Amino acid sequence: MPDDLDLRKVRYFLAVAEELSFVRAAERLHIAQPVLTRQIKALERELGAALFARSTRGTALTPAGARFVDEARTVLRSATAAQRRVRQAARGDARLTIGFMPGILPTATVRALRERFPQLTVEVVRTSWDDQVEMVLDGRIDASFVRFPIDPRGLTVIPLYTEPRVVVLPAGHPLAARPTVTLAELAALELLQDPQAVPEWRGRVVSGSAVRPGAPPPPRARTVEEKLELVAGERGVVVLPESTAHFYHRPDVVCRPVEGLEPNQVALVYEANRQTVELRAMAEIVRAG
Amino acid sequence: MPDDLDLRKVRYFLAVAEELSFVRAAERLHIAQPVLTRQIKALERELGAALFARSTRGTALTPAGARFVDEARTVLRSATAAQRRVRQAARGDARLTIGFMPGILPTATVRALRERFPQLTVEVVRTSWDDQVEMVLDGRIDASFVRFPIDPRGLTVIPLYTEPRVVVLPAGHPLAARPTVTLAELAALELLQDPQAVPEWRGRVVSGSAVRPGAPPPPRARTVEEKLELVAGERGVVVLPESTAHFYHRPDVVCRPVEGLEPNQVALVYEANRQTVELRAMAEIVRAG
DNA sequence: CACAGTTGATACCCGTCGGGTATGAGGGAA
DNA sequence: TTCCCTCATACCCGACGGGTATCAACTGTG
Repeated sequence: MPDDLDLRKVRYFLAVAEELSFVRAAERLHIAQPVLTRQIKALERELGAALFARSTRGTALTPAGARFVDEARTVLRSATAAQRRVRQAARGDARLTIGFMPGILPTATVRALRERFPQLTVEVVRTSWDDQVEMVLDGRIDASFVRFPIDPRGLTVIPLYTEPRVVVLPAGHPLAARPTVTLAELAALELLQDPQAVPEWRGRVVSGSAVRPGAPPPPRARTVEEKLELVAGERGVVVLPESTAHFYHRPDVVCRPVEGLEPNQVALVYEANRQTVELRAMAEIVRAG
Repeated sequence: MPDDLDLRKVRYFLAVAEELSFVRAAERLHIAQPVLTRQIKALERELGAALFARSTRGTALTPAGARFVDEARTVLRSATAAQRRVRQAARGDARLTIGFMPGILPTATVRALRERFPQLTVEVVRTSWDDQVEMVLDGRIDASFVRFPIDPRGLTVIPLYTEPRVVVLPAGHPLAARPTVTLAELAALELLQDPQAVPEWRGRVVSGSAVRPGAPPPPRARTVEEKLELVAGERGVVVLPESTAHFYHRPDVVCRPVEGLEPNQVALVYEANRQTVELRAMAEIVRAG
């Protein structure tokens, strides 16, 4: 049964699904638009399903196409992870790459692993909230110390500990004079990070932005350094776990505890499918320690 | 970066890895052997890794190749699951297929699902111990009521309940006269099923078969009907969960409780990645019910 | 209302590559 | 040695992914 899915076509499909335009998707893929049209038609024929509803004014996903988006992402991730891992295995060196979010210190775990497997090369990679899970899924890292909330798709999650979160304010801000602040007092301020990372904020943000309908969206910062820079520039505030906020210190911002903010959960995640001795040992070490 | 993994080559790789022979793999794939040689070489070049150690007397896996076997299986499963699901979604009918092992009655769950989603087509598929997890992984079924022990690779597992297990004996067997038996008393009998399904047996079986080194391996039965047929033919015994054993009744076999046998765990598993409303609702129903 | 500028679809050409057959090189077993 | 069995190489052909040129249809605007 030679009905293997063609990953090239799947990748093309995802580009069209994301751009909702054959023309834009084609230039993003650096191929000509007619090629893309033909490849997508072939994919639809192979799958026996219409994926896009075309019109002369643009393209939309069919229900089947919408369904295929998630599947396609999963398949491509799985494939790239397989490539990465076998390349790594081929280099012959036993290697374990561990991701960690700022403020989390995997030092003890790394040391224990190196003692137990002297020939194992242990690497550490700093992640960000956006990619802390993604990097495990596509094989760039083997395990990751993450901060909630996460989407644990297909991953094993070992909760470790929680820690309080604080708000980072510009040093000159009126609230900075207070020893502690409440969520309500922060309602009028811009949140300079993904709202999903601070679910408690969400209600505030929506009602707050309704006050100023024409206001431009607040800038988004990916790394902690960027967030602090924006805060120092008085563009708004961010919420960070205590250890993260205290790890970086600059004189023009201050941290204050916030009443009513849930503590942040730290966990170890790794792919449930994978069962190397090193990974199992690491789970053991972390669970015990 | 046009370095998409070619699933055809991956499938070829798996065939060679399983046959450990280019010639046999080629005929299993219904292609000529030189084609296979070329495709595998291409795959190795793309991955930058030698997967096989060839000799004029056969083929062996390199360490990298051995590593790639698992990855390859995962990728192919992911791909076929994606195809199956999008085809199903394209048929337009909302459909949920539920697997169940013999003796487990998903009736209540199915009824609750049908009430909550009147337009949803709920199908049920009887599984066997070999494929109860595999069928979820490759998308043939959406969720499965399984019996432990299982290998929960990447799946969400919701434990439901446990039930005692019994031994099934030929009606004429001396032990059949006893109201209950012990594991030690069964040691001399052949176990007509996968030993992994009865871990407590394992030590017994090894020492037992050491007594008769030249004996042919016992036959393996896949379905309960086959198992009972073999027991009735006095080929050996099987261990079954109580509800399974009582579901089928034939006069020439009897069930007896066994001391020292762990009860069997029943659970619901489904793919952690998938998040359709129907699947979420089902997990909800099962957890509550 | 007509014309410009989108959109995706079609037609055709070319080079790569997956399929085949024929054959070769190496090494174990009789 | 001779035979046979392994995998590798050489060559051919049709399918297919890439390209360009062009078209048909619809939007929006002067």
